[in-house]
Amino acid sequence: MKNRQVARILYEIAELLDLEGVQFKPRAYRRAAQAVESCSTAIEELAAEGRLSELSGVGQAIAKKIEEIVQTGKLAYHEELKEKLPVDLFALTQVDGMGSKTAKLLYEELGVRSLDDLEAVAREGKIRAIKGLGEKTEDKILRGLSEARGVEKRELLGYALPLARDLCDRLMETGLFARLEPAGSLRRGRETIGDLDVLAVSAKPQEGAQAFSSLPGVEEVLAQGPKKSSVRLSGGFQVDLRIVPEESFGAALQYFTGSKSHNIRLRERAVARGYKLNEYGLFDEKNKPLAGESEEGIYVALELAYIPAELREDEGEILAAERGTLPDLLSVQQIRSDLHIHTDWSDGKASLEKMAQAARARGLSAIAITDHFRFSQAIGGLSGDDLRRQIDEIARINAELRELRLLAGVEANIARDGSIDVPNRLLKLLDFVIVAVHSHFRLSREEMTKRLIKAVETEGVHLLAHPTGRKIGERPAYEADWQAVFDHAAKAGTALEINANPIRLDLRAEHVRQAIDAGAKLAIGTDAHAPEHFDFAEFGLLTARRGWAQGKDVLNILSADALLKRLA
DNA sequence: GCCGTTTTCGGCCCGACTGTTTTCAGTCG
Repeated sequence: MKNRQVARILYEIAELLDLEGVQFKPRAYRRAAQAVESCSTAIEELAAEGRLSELSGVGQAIAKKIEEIVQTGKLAYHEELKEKLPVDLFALTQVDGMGSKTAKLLYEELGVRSLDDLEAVAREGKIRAIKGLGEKTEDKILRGLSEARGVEKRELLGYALPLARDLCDRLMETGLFARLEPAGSLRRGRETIGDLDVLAVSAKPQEGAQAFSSLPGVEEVLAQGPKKSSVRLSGGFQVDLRIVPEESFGAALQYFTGSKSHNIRLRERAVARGYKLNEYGLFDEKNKPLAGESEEGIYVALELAYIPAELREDEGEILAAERGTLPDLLSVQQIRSDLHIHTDWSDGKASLEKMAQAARARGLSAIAITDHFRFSQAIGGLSGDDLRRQIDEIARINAELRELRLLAGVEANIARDGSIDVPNRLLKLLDFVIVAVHSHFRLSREEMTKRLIKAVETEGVHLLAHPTGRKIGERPAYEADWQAVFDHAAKAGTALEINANPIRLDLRAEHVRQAIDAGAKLAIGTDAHAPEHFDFAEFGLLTARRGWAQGKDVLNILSADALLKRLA
């Protein structure tokens, strides 16, 4: 039973209760569903350990229901509710424009129970005949069907961020906008983005909206108004443009950056003070504006320290802001090194010199050259002799360079038993030793935990790269007791990587926070295989920040000299 | 049904756009 399946049942209960006109419970079930869905631990594990109510939004009653789902695969309460409306409500409400009310109406009038039923009645033109619905609704449903059938529609941060910047550049060139800023989950640095929210100030909102709808790549205009427009790009990615008054920009940026649960907390806080908070500002009882031009002003007026966007997930940041205990997050200016680089000595695309040039152009003061060792001979892993020659070559280049220092390193393979494939006498010659898992991904939890602990405790090892092995949308993290791995890494002084490749982002934010709490150090590495991959560093930084990382937690803030001293 | 340095009881976020209507319900974020 996967987290998403459990969440699905909880979401459906929320919809069913909504239909019955039940107050407040739907919100409780939705919150619980979100918590289950976004929890990085397997729900069965939490259930087995009796830790379900640790999830915010899950109390006694829902915890019990989740246990029932995990144990029996279903939930009596859910089945009971469904008797009155025996339809696949979750799937039906995935169709754009279809909510639970429409689903109920279509079931009662036409007996629609599934997406297939829905498609059939829409094609036969039966929907437009129902009172309250019409031709446009029918068309919209037909268009929304294929999208709803598609699985996850989220895009990688590494795709969405450049796209957002390009889009804003194009809009700026029209001269119709005074300000443009991406908000939403993109601004919070989430690893995947559902849709893109762009915030704008424009003296000519109508024309601005028109320009937005006419951007190249726009396939369908979903809505177009002076305040809100919505388009779908070819490829299915949805972009929303919100045009707001200048004096409300801060409030709007706050509002549309989210997250939803962070905003709900904030608005509750406003209400508790007799205020009202919306995307136009913070207002008192008499509707007098208290803040709105800047985000900072809103937080200050609510007696909170400013909360950086990456922390706005309702994971304790509001309490920390109230107490003045927010972390001093790692900043881009603090990053001085990239600690995971490949060259054409193994499977990289560029030479040592090319990679060094690219690093220098980005202002880095140190990079670790970490080509694969011989385990990966299929992809050009180095032999012992290769590695010795590369060490000499690096020394030669270092002698010529001034601003940049190359660390001689390697990416060793962790065998099934936790041993590594680089002999000890070679390790001693190196500045920086990375170890990583490249095979045998599916060991038992116990075996994998033992394997990783043995690797991080190996003498001469500095970093465990892409520790959990997950690839977004491709494969989940290995089964392992991460707390134990992080604890042992901390004790052994072996750092844990935040691999910045957008498909990895491994450690992920939740694990970053857990690793820091365990006392482990972190290192951001782009795993660059070509010069342009140095740009991935931004995604690693965002992930570190989402994991509440401060400068002191990461090796990358050290100068080359300080880093070498520390590693030795 | 959840939650708490206002509360273990009594609260629980807010506005824009669309479509089908003649003033608003449904949906979305």
